[in-house]
This record gives sequence, structure tokens and C-alpha cells, in this order.
Amino acid sequence: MKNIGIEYENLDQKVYQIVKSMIENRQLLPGEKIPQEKLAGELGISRTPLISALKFLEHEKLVEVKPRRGFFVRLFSIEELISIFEIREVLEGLAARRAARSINEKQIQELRKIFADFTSAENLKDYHAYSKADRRFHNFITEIASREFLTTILQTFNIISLAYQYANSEGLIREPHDTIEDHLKIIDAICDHDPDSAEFLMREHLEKTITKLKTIVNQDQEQTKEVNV
Amino acid sequence: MKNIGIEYENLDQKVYQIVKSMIENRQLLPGEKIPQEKLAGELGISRTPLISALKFLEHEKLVEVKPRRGFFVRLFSIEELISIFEIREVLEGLAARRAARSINEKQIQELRKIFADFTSAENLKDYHAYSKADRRFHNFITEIASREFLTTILQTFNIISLAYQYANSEGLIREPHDTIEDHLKIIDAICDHDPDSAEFLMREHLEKTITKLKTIVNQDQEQTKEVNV
DNA sequence: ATAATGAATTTTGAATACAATATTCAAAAT
DNA sequence: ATTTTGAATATTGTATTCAAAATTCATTAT
Repeated sequence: MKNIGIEYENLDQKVYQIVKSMIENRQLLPGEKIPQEKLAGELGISRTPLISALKFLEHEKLVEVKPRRGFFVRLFSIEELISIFEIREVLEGLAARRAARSINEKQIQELRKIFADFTSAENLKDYHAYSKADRRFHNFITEIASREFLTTILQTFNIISLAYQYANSEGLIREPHDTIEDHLKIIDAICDHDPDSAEFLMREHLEKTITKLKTIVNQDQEQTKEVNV
Repeated sequence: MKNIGIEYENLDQKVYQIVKSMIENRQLLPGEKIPQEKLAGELGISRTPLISALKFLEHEKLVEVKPRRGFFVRLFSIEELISIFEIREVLEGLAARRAARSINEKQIQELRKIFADFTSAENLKDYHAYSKADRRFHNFITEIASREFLTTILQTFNIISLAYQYANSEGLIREPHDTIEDHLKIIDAICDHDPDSAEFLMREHLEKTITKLKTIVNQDQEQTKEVNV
């Protein structure tokens, strides 16, 4: 007997996707309490599958439980965000390495297409378009590289990185004209099947973002000092 | 009003720990179906918190859901195990780097103590003791290094690495006399506050394990070929 | 003997129920 | 005016319930 192909799916998973995207799109804001009864009502389900989904998200650290208090959208300090970027640095480095090992002709075509529109300084001013390309770039490399585990972890971290504070409204931390060169060099290394360079360049790329984030921390501290004086 | 200190704890978490350790100790074996009613009965709880715990474990990939079929202890192929070791390689590399940055005197004392008993070839023959020290070594570095995220991910991967097939009964993949040198060099680098070397050596250490695992895959394939001929 | 069928049994997924705890808010005390 | 109190209300954590689906197993057909 073969698998007929009708994949039964639990409600959990659907609800999980919905709530996750609500956090990503800032319909639920960091720090906010998640109203179970209300949200379940809006989604037309009972609390049971909603709680399941929230527990999932708890484990991904997108949501926090305070026992007997409820679920809250997780709030990250900039230090935690830096910690996450350090993990992204090594994992995306690994992804780039794997991608360089395994990329095929079709994928090379597609990877090169991602930033094809951003050749002029003029086009680089379209933050929204560039931010989309940026996400696509990181996700596509992960896709090429990855077996299950890496994808799951990185998806979560990318959401945290993008959906949270400390970035301009499009989720960019560094300016397009500053990052475009990095991106193109990484693409070249992957398409040339050069794993060592691919990993090295990807790490360097994310390291620069971390440096930028650290300057933001320092500025914050300076300001706080001034206020306290 | 201050927090009186009575931290309410949900059942979920306790059950999660119990089931997790049952998998780690091979009381529940990879591939086995998890009998909800029976297990809940044995633990003296209803299915609700058990399911919660299983969903947690699903997310950690220690458990797999087949909708309308139930929960099963996850079974890993050696290819997946290699993929996990690649992730461990970069993450523990990061942990070693961070540890070298932040380790203090007291932690240095403790880190150096871990392999202090394994100076003679004779002592290295005690696989059980060495395996315990090995775990302690990796866990302690993660502890020193880590903020929340890294710890969570690595804990899961360590369980997978240790609790599964493809290793001798103590969970060792390489021989003690082979790995002891690596361990001591890494410890030196961390205690010398040398982040670059610490990361490099830790990665090298895990890379050797990956190489060993790959030879196991190849042997398997050879054998399969022979059988098929 | 082996395979196919389907009724009886078990298990799952999700809603509902309910006791324990937390929150709110108006009235009383400081 | 502010703080404290506690009864009314709402929410949480877990158990229970129940329809739908999967599994088992005895019976019949090949």
C-alpha cells in the first residue's frame, strides 16, 4: 500500500505559522501579552491548538511564558541581538561553505539574478526593494546549503533579526551602498565553488553588521550617561 | 510589591525533562512509537501536558509527528548525524572563541581539572570515565561562553550526537588516546585568552570526528555493495 | 496458506469543562 | 490624595470528553 498523498495537517502548524507571521509583521509587538481567548476567537479555533502553537514559539524564543501569567511576545536586548548575530555569523558561514560545494548551474543563474537590478547608485536608494533582495539572498543560500536543521535554526534567527528594533524601518542595519559589494563577492565565491572563500566572506560580511550594532550600543550608553549627569 | 519567590512551574517542563532523559537513556528507542495514554498513566498525568512536552521535543527534532498516527522517537541517518556535527563544529567553535574572551580564574581552574586524571595511557583505557569527561568538557565550554541561545541549540545536538547509533557504547566516536591531545590544546588556548586559536582548534577537533564518521559511511556502502553483488 | 474485508477497539485531534490563580476596581482605611 | 483590601471577574493549567481516523483481528474469499 502506498502513501495516497493526502497529507493530513494538524491545526497546530497552521496556527503556528499565523502567529509567527503576526510577530514578524509586528501585528503582535515585543513585550505585549498574547490574549488567548481573544486571539483564538479571531482565528475561529479553541485555545488548545493556539496554546500548542505558542509553546512551539516559546521554544524558538519568539515568545516567553510567565507561569500563571500567560504568553508574551519576547523582547530582546541589543546584547541578545548581538549574540544572535554571532550565531548567524558562523551558521551562515557554514551555509555559504556548503552552498559553494553543492550549487548547480540553475541555482547559479538564480543566485546571480538576486542583485542584478542594483547596479546603479540610483537603484540602491530603494531601501524596500533592497531589503527584500537581502532577505532573499540569505534565505536562498541557506536553501541551497541546507539540510533541515540549519534551515530551522536560521529561519528563527532571521525573523528575530528582521522583526525587531535597532534597524531602520526596512530591517536594514547597514546601508545598501555599503553591503552590495560584500554580497557580490560572496556570490562570486559560491558560484566559483570556492567553499573556503565563501565561508570567510560571509563571516566577514556579518561581522561588519555586528560591529555596527556594537557602535549602536555604545551610543546608547553615551546618551544614558548624559541624561544621568 | 516584590516577587515573593514562589516560582510556579508548569507540568510541561517537568514532563519535557523526563521524556527527554528517557530518550537520552534509551528507555525510548529511536523509531519507536510513543504510547500517549500509557506514558501519561505511568507519569500520573493527563495527555495534555504530555502532548505539550512532545511538541517541544518535536521542535528539537528528538521526536517526530506523523499526523493522525502519533509521536515517534526520531531516527537519524548517518548523513544527518554528519550534518549535525558540521553545525556543532561551527557553534562550538564560536563557544570556544567566546570562552577564551570571557573565562575567569576560577573557571580556568575548573576547566584544567577536567582531564587532569588522564595523564597515563592506563587511565585513558577507562572509556566510561573518559566519555564523561568529554561531555563535561564540551558542556563546560558552552556554559562559560554562552548566552541562552547557543546553550539551547547545543544541548539538543549533543543529545543527538551522544544518544544515537554509530558510536561505541559510551558514545565515543574516536579513541581517547586520539582525542586527548586535541582537548588539552583547546584548553590551553582558552586559558591563554586566545580566541582565534581556541576557535580554530575546536573546529579542527570536530572536523576530525566528521572525517571519522564519513569513513564509517563509506564502509557501510562498501558492505552494502558486497551484499548486493 | 495467503490476502482481503470490515466490525470492534484503540488512538488521535480538538473542544469543552472546571478548579486554581491572577487581575481589576470600587470601597474603606490611612 | 494615596494606599490597602477584598469581592467580582477573567485567565490559566490541566483534565475530561467526543467525533473522526487509524489499527487490530477474526472471518471470509481467493
